[in-house]
Amino acid sequence: MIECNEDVKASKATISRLPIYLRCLRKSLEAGEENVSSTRLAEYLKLNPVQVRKDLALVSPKSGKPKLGFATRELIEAIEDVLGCNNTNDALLVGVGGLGSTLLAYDGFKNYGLNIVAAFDVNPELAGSEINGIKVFPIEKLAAIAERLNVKMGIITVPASSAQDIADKLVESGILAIWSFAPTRLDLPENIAVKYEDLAASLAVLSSKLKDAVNPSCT
Amino acid sequence: MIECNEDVKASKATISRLPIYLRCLRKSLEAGEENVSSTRLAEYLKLNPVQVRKDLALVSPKSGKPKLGFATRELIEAIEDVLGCNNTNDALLVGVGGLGSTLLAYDGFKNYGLNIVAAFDVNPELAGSEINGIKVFPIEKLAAIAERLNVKMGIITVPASSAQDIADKLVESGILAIWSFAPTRLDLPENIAVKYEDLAASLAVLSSKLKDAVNPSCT
DNA sequence: ATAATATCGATACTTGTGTATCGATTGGCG
DNA sequence: CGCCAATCGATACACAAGTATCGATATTAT
Repeated sequence: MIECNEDVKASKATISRLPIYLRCLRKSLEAGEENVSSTRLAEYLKLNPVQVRKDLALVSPKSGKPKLGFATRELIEAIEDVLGCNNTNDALLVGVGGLGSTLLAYDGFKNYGLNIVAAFDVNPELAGSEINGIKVFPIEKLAAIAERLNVKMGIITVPASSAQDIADKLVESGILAIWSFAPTRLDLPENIAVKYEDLAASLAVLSSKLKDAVNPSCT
Repeated sequence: MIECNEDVKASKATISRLPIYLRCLRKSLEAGEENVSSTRLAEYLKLNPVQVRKDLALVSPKSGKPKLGFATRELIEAIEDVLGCNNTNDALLVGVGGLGSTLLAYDGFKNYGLNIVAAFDVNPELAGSEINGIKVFPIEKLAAIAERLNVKMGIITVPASSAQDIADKLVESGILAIWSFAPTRLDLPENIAVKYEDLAASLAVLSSKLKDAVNPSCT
């Protein structure tokens, strides 16, 4: 029987803050804080305390105690549970270029329940190599391996020009969620979950903030 | 006199879509489409046509023509103008590790008005090297170079443990906007613009979408 | 014991963002 | 020349997200 947390119905905005709370809570616990209040958490993270309280209320099975706050340990487990239960966890990565290699080498994803189990590239020279313990296979083996390992998530780190092609291959191989770092929109079936990592978009937002700061009315 | 587009007051959500439009428009223009309608753009990008129209209305000086849409070329320029005017454009990068190197090597930022002019690292062995034409300096030179080149944006690609330290140094050096890839929140003066690139947050969102797809009620 | 206080959760409100609908305009086509 | 179709912009509506306020409660200190 799969132990699954009761269906938590948190908004996208809330979910995207959970990893932030998680990081902060882990630090707090290390620092010996057995309890932590939403007020304190908000202070650390420069967020609105009410927002934090609402977020936590959605994921925490137990309610916080007045005057004390939440038990740090339990709260960490609760968040891990939400993030962890979500994740089927295993993922494939396609495109072992600069960015792909960097992601493969990054160990931090473990902390959030992601486990990259295999990598692929069109360049046959890369096949057989290994990065951070993750083997690189020729792209032709994608379908076979995806199906054998029953992986549901794919990470795309190929150039924009081949992203659609790779996405199609992933979908054919039974992948249900795609995390794309290619600067292009993908054409995918309805039932496939996608998240675009669009650095240009982030940059645009930052630039506009900078502009407002430097040049409030742009006149 | 600085030619500056009349203060466009677009929402954060709109601004983050501008680069997406820009990419699509450039492609359309290459394909020879001299005009493009919001309807068509929306189709390409799988967005709501009304949303696209509203976004474009905010950035386009001229209004679109019924039956034709917008002049592709003019629209591109208008968006570039909004994104470009924002950008003081030049940036420094601190932390020439895996991710830092990848960003330095990536040429795509030019398309959105970002120009990384120098890189820094604590590792003295890296000093003097060059990636994609960008020189790497020892961290001690940060303040001097930032001030000399009058750079206003800094990119942080160091580990979380040293991110705050680097951020402080950037602020001291006159940096006004920070784009941080370190998984940690920074403690900064009010007037500094920050954008966190939080892969864990993106991952969490994707995971939860996947969960909904696989296991609608999680029971 | 009792009062003070930090914290919680619930409710209500505000703001931001996305969507639907409508009449007006203009180019293409019969 | 006049109709049709596509598109626009404006207005109004709907939903999501963030914020403010308030009474209730448990711990702490007197």
